[in-house]
Amino acid sequence: MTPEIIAKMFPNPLPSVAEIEAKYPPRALQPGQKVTRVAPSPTGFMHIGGIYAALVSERVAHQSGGVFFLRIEDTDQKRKVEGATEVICNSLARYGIVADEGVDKDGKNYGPYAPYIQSERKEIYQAYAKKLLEEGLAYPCFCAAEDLDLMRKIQEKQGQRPGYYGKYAHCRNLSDDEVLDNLNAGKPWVLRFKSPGNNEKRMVIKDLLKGDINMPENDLDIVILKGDGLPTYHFAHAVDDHLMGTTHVIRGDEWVSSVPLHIQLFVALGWKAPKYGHYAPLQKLDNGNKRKLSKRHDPEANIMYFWEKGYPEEALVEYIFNLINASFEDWRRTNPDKKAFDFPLNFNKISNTAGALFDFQKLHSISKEVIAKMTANEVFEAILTWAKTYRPAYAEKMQNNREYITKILNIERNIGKKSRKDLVKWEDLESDISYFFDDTFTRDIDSFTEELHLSVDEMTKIAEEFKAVFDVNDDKNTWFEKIKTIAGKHGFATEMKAYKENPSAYKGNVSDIANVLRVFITGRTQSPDLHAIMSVMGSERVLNRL
RNA sequence: GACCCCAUCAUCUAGUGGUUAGGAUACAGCCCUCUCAAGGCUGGUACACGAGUUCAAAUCUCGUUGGGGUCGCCA
Repeated sequence: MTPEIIAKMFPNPLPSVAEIEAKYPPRALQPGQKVTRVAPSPTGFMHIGGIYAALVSERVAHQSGGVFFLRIEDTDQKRKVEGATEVICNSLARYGIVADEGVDKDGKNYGPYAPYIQSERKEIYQAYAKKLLEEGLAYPCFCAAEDLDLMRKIQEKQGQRPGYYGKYAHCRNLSDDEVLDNLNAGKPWVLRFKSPGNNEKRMVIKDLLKGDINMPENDLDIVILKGDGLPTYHFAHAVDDHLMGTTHVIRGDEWVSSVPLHIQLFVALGWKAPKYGHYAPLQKLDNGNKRKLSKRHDPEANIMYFWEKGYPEEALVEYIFNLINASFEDWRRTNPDKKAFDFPLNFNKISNTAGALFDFQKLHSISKEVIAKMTANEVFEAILTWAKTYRPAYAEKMQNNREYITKILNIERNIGKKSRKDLVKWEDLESDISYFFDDTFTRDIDSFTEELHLSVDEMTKIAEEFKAVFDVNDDKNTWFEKIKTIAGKHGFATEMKAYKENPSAYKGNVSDIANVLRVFITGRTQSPDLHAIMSVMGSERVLNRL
């Protein structure tokens, strides 16, 4: 390209490559220290895979004493959404992922390699694009989108590999005069990379997670600068990860096929490529087939789903660690009191299968364990924080009944390994404990006659008898003796053993009597420890219900 | 269609030439028990298929089948 053409393409002054390199010198790293990043697009949507990637990258960097940073990849202006950076920052913060450098939720850059927002780095990309152009490693392309569509259709029809390469790379062979004419005519252009690759030749790429992969070289002249002057992902990746000193790029599987291109780009720019590790995306079972968790079809692909439902952050982190390294479970068992982030994540042991199915049952199991380990106060605070955002009315109710709800949460809690584990996520609490409140307590004694094999009259009688002897201060034994007495009086076995030995001798057993009381008190046949419930409810409420 | 990746219980997986193929979740049964949870114990036709290499294959090779991913001025 002649200087005239280059000046026409880049009329505005740009920093020189030397200036840029001086401004962003290589990092001073100790041997073994790794630099990683998480680089989401601000689409307003945080994919759970993004959290997965961030967690792996963060651990890899920080466990090595290195640097982990956040970069906002907003080169697609069409997809950009207002407030999306805040969503990203909040998501990371929520799961305890701390970026040493990057962008805060107000969009402010921090760190020596700023800016970390790609749209603010336009001049940097252009400077390097211009350099490639000068060196004959890139060229302007004037093909319209329709031309490209048509070309792809023809290629497909002829059974050719689709893409802009070889004889299909029309603008690669434009003469300087033709380029100048197009430019003078005001034709829009993009900048394409002049690929030195040969599709017939093969190369081996070393993937940290997948091992050696044998692939054909890239021969596609991909776009590096779009019509709006912003770079494509590929070009921005090379420029940014070079300048920002990234040593390890950990990203989703979908990028594997681009690695030959990315390496070409690094070579063309005279840089050393980072090490790559590609992990398989989270899958979902759909009609018997696995498929990638999809933003469009699967609400749980959005990390916000887990906030709305009120999954403890710790639970999700532990679940993801468990997916990254199955040995997490063993580690957790031997280190029950450590923080999940203390887990020595083994980068080399990330399973390299086709992608794990997201398993809610497993998440739930982990979540129960996490919640069971918390104190009633901690649970209360966590749910209150959640409710303030997602159930404001309930948050108010919680605040008005702080002591009462804390007592409820304490039922069968903190008895070591046998702690009650039925709360899975914050949203479950409201319905779980609704019967503790008179305004949400519902009961239909009639509906239990069949299940309990007793008439309403009989049940009422039992309730009244218990009411007559109930004392909220009774300890558990005294309390239960009273129930046994009533059981005996009505021809029910007072001891389970006796009943089991000769069931036909009794109308039922003491558990039936307890169940009658349970129904009167809670409106349900299933509940936590009845004695504890009565103690927490208090004398007045219990007597009322009886 | 081309290219790449993957293949162990229902699910996540351990396993790198010799294991009664291990763990977790889920499921089922028993125990405990005032119900439910929790806890304890027990259980189940898991190495996709077919060849080959080897004294020996889940493990190595080839093929088949199945699944996933990529082929954009999206990332």
